[in-house]
Amino acid sequence: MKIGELAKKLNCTVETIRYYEKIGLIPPSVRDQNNNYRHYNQNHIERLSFVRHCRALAMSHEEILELLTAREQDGASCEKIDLVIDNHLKHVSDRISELQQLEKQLHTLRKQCKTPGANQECGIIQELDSPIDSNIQGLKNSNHVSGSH
Amino acid sequence: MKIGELAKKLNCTVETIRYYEKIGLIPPSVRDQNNNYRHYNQNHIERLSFVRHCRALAMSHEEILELLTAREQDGASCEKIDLVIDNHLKHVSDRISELQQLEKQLHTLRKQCKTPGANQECGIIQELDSPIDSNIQGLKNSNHVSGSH
DNA sequence: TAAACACCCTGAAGTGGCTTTAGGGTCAAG
DNA sequence: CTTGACCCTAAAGCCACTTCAGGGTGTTTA
Ligand SMILES: [Zn+2]
Ligand SMILES: [Zn+2]
Ligand SMILES: [Zn+2]
Ligand SMILES: [Zn+2]
Repeated sequence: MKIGELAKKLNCTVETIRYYEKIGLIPPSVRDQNNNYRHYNQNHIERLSFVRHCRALAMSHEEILELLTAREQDGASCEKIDLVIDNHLKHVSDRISELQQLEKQLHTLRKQCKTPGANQECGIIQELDSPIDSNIQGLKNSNHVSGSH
Repeated sequence: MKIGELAKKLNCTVETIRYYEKIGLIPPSVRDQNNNYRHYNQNHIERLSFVRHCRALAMSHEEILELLTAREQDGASCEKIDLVIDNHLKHVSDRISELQQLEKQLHTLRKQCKTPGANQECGIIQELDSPIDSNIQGLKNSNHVSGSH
């Protein structure tokens, strides 16, 4: 299978696949000796599918590598696998909590504009001009699940 | 006021302040002629405070610039300001919805591991090995509010 | 047979919002 | 007169890609 076909099958771009190969998230593809085109066998397809499945669940590359490593430990129990998922689930729910806090604060801010009028009197601007309320903490960027943009 | 003092006051790093100056999010600081140290007056402090306030609410630099521009349009009404907040509020609530979807899917996935045992039989791995369920869409990276990590 | 068009390749740079690193200069206290 | 806290710059690194520039290949159709 050529790269374009694989990309369609897995609903990603060819650039993404080449990028994964470059950083070693998937093994190197086999090249056509005539034209240097990449070719993929069932093994490649399954591995990439696994990776895309994990990415669709917003796991980081690091987490994915942990899963792939743990999976290949023959005979070991699946504790590590379960732990990766548990931790990642916490990443997601932590971020949800943060964003919900943010949502509240933005609602409050929005209500400061009682009746739209001149810029300078807008309650939103007045609020933003004032020092930051200690309730607002912003997003922690230690969490790999990203914010809202 | 020197940069370190300002950073403490606004609860950010000196590097962040220098970075904002570099990209033009805040105007250039005044320099001490002897040692080239940055110095800040009340104007600078207010502007940076406004920016940090917006960042704590997870607004993008672009959104902040829109607010700053709209604020300086003397006599204009505050419609633009309100719109920026409304749009950003939607960014945040859209991301919350996405992450809640994700959270559900991760819960479902986690339950696939009924009783921890050998890797290969772990329901989590089996699920991740199978094709992506069409219910899973992953995060849209068109939204500037980031994910969970 | 030649032009058009879809596909493939590479390497480098750009995205956002910073943080980190490397390599220095300045200043007050002990 | 040295220690340590502070300041400076330019460049690279972070993540997970995307975009760009420049070119090769392969099939179809006029
Ligand atoms: Zn995670
Ligand atoms: Zn208003
Ligand atoms: Zn926004
Ligand atoms: Zn398990």
